[in-house]
Amino acid sequence: MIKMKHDRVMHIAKKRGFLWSSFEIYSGVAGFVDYGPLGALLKNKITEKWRNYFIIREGFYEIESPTIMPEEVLKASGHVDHFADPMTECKKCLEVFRADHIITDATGEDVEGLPNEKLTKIISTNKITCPRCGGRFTKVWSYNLMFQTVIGVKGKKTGYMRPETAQGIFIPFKRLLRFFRGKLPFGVVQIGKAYRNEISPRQGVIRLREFTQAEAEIFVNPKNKNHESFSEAADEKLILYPAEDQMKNKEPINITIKKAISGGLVLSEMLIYQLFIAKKFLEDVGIPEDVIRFRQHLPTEMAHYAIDCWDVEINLDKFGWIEVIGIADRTDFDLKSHSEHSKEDLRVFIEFNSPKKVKKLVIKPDMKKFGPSFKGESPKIIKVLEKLEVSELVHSFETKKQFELELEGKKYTIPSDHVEFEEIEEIVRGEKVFPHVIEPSYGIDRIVYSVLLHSYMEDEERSYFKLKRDIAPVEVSVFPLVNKEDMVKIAVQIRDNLRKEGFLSEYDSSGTIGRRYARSDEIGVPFAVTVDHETLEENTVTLRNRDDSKQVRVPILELHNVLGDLISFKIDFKDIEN
RNA sequence: GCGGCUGUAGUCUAGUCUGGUUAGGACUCGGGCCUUCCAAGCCCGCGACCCGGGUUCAAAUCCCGGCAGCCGCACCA
Repeated sequence: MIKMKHDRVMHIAKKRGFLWSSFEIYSGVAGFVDYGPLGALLKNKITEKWRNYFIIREGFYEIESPTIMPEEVLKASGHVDHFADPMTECKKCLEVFRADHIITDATGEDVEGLPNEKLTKIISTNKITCPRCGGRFTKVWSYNLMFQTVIGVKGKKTGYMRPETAQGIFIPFKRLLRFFRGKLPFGVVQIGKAYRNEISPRQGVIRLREFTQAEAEIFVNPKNKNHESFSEAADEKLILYPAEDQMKNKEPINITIKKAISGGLVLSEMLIYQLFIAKKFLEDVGIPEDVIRFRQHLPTEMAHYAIDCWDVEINLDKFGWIEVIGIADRTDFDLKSHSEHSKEDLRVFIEFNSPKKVKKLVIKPDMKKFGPSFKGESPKIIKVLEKLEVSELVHSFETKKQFELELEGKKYTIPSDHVEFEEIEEIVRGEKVFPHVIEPSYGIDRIVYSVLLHSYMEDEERSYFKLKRDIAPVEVSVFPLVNKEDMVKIAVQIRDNLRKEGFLSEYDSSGTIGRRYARSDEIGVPFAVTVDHETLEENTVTLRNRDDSKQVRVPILELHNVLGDLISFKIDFKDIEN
């Protein structure tokens, strides 16, 4: 029965142009979908709303970066080495297994992260055989989930289709930091395609090989993860499912954000604020509150870069609780790694609230002795000495009475009487640190599917998508009650006028009026205008509300104002019922 | 990636076992008639054997391979 809903929704989605499987005439390829005309409209309206949340309301800025990335980027991010699974195949029954799982199952040892050669060796020395048929295993190979390509005519440079949009934000970090004038926190978003060559994607739009992500990377001070608008979120209730409770097989808990933070369930205000935004957003696109929950990653499933991670899950009856948004504290993993690989300083200078006075030992060269001893090379040597660790110098001068220095291939020996040490007081105004990154990552395709599934309504008489009226693809249908020339003429004219006023409006005269309402409902058009006999007399039309089939009369001249107020939620339909 | 089952108009399906005229029906869709508000009725029309190879005088039908879907296993940083 539950499965029926999915099937009915997908049936209509296919029939009416929301979702199609791609490359159909060539029998299709698993893991790819086309958004049909209505699907594309719906998806755009949902991403537009997302932009409204993150760009307008949160004050983040959007960027757009390439979907193809050079190998270096993904080497630094860890994807080349870690976005892969070690696989092995049974030579006898040809079954394919995760090599590390096979070993863990057989020996109880945790071998995650070991190189393939090691794994191969462990399998052979432990004489591990296929748990299914007892056959022997092939050597271990990596299956990397990234699509590989080559860049340039000669194909010398390896490239990959990006597995997440996030990296495109980390790379220009220095430019972004300058754009935001050097101050934390700030947020940058990107909406775009990401690619993962899944082994066998089978759950339709739930697991795609090419999918749309909307991600925000919020760069925060690692020492201050409080959120300035926390009080706005504090009293909202969330259904949380902490890792500990999952392991103890307990039920999720319904708890206020304030209590979740004070109880230490969620790592920081910055992080939980994103859970709050996620909930608001999902409700705003029409997902009911009771099918949204927040599940913390178990320590074993947490990605290598994260210290706390929560999946926002929606109950999609056929598939169960499915992650549609992942919200992680990625710490400084990415920036640090890109900093090391690129040799660029990706740290931020954070000023202390008040300057600190720091007592510090410094080296004071005695120029009267340096000059005669080292002549013109003195400044160079002193510069190097000043950069070295003071304690190291002190140690050397105290024990050996001298310090040996190699500089540009030459050796210098500095006697201890050439230097003195002095304790000075220095004023330090701040420090350079790698920001931490709070990352909400939205799977737009899964959200579009969730919206369709959870807005689908069915009774004996009709089926319709109860889409929120500001995300419905078609906003208003216009019909003549019957196909009489005068009514048809007025109806077409009303449709055209509504289009000029900016409404996505469709005209339909085929079949009976009932059939046309049904067609319009089926794709979730929130309002229908009907030109009838009274229209000819008094220039009014009926305006029909999709959700309850109720109708009111509206003067043609006021139609666009009324529709505008309805669609922007300034008024509700019941406000204009008599 | 492995195994089982399956693949006929937009959708559901008959025909496949037992090869043989123009692949039949229903719904949908388009055009028309009718119609004073919720998938009515009547007429007309569009529209299909997943792809490739083989067997055969002849293949939707039998055989092989591929692709896709469903289920199970595996996988899902």
